[in-house]
Amino acid sequence: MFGNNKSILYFAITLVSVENTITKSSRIREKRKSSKIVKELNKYISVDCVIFGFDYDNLNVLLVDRTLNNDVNGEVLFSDMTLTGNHIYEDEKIEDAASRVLFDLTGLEGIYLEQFKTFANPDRISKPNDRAWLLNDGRDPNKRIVSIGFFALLATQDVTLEWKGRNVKWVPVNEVKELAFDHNDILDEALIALRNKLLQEPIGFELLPDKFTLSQLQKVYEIILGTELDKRNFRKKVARMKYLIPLDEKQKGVAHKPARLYMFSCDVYENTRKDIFGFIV
Amino acid sequence: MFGNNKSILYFAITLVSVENTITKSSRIREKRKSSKIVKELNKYISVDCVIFGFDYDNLNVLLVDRTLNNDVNGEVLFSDMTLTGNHIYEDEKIEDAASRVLFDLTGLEGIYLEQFKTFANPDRISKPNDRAWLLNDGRDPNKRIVSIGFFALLATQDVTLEWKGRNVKWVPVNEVKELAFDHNDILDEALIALRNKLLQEPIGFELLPDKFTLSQLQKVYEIILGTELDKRNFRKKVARMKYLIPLDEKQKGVAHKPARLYMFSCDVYENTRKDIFGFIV
DNA sequence: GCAAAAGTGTTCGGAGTACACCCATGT
DNA sequence: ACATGGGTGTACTCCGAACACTTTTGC
Repeated sequence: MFGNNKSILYFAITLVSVENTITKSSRIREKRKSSKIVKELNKYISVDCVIFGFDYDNLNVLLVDRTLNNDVNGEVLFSDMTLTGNHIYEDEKIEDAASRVLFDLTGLEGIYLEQFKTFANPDRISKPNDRAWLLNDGRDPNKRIVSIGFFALLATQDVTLEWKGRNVKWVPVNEVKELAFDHNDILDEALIALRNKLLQEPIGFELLPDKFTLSQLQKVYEIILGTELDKRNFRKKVARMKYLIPLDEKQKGVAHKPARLYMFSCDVYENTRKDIFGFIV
Repeated sequence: MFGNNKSILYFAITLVSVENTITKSSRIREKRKSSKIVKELNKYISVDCVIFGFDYDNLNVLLVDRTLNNDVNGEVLFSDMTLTGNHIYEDEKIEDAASRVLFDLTGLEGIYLEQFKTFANPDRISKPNDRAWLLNDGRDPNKRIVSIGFFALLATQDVTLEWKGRNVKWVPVNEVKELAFDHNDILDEALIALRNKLLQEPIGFELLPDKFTLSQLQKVYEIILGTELDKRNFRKKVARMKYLIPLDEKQKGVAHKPARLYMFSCDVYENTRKDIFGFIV
């Protein structure tokens, strides 16, 4: 852009031997209950996590059933869905709170997580269902609740869900109906942030298993950006990204020519990224 | 990027006649005190505004003197600086609170303002000076304070400062010393957000008067991105941006060939931008 | 053998980059 | 007259865009 010397948007590449690279931090797959000591919860600050999961066909978001029953006769007053979120402990960092929500749901740590926007307008809890829900939960629906929005990226298949007995499920983002509170707004903003981030940094692989094929990666870009990409051009571009490392390993059990697997090298990426930043600043 | 059809990062241009364009909303220069009715302030939610001002030589940030005196003998306990910020009224939207801070300081409305990150970790008010300051102000330094960070862009020359008798001043961003609370972190993050935004959307002109020269605009990019740009290449690029409209007007009173003035057409920009978004989504 | 996705090369246009001189004004 | 910043064109390279056929596997 605008350039003298090297373009700022382009990535200078230095070669790093493949043996010295490290993939993204391996995830803890074993599940255990959150071992947090019970401390005071702040009822008016919450983190909301927009958890995106990709299943090779759709971009999904993780939603939680919210059903309010009549105390007396158990009649269902309403039933809808919310994003995943929770309140924070008084001495907890907000990033830790977001990681905790994610861990409680999925048993995974080291997931890509990014703060994208905060929602704190007074009218975000004005709908009758939301007010009833808060009252039932012992909260004051007239008090402002600050929600700090994070989005997380993971491969749907890496996860089996559980969350405190509540029903959670994956919903394709374009099939999401009306959600609780202002969660539709939060989801929309998360999608915008995700798109912008995807155009700026290579985070697409975060939605895939550690080893993935180029077609899978291409599909990530196509679905999030809502466009179709040319296979040959895409692969030429990937060839320039030295941090996407081809493995001597192929897909198995597919009814067609098996594709080569690739992995992302965080190490190579960080090294090459430093060069640009040193140049800009 | 990755392309089939048209590149997503490039701006499709449609021609719009200059007569139909509107510049950015004209700013109210007349000063008046904020006419807000006094309502309850929420002492634990604040907006912090990183107000950037450009003066053709430096990118500056607006800082406020913070001096704590001993109640008894008036001795100065410490003196440092903070970003501009304030608490929010219970029924106020956060964007409105940020606009209000900006208006109280500068008397300007319609300024470019963007939420960029929220700071809410419990250790952000751990420094002794900060704790003393909060105590003196009747607040509990052990309670978490959520600060929603905004940054604002304006031309230093468009503003004469006043803020409730407190001393405010412009400081070049690379001469900022240690600030109160975690305001150095907030400033750093604001700079990163500003850089990213500048690479993504044409907001450079927000740091300039309504009518500006191309050299001034170039300097905005050079200083914020920390790089040098070639004059001819920059001008070729600008020629492609149809929303930067050359005027039949020149600089006056300069001791060299007077430069042509340009303005930004928000109208043209929005129209051309729709084309791309319609294409992506 | 057939269905299904993997994999591969070339041409064209446009943008990024590097580079040097004359012009209009105020003092 | 001179100092100061304004304003302009060309050549090269690289990337983005468009486009079609062969290969390998499972069934």
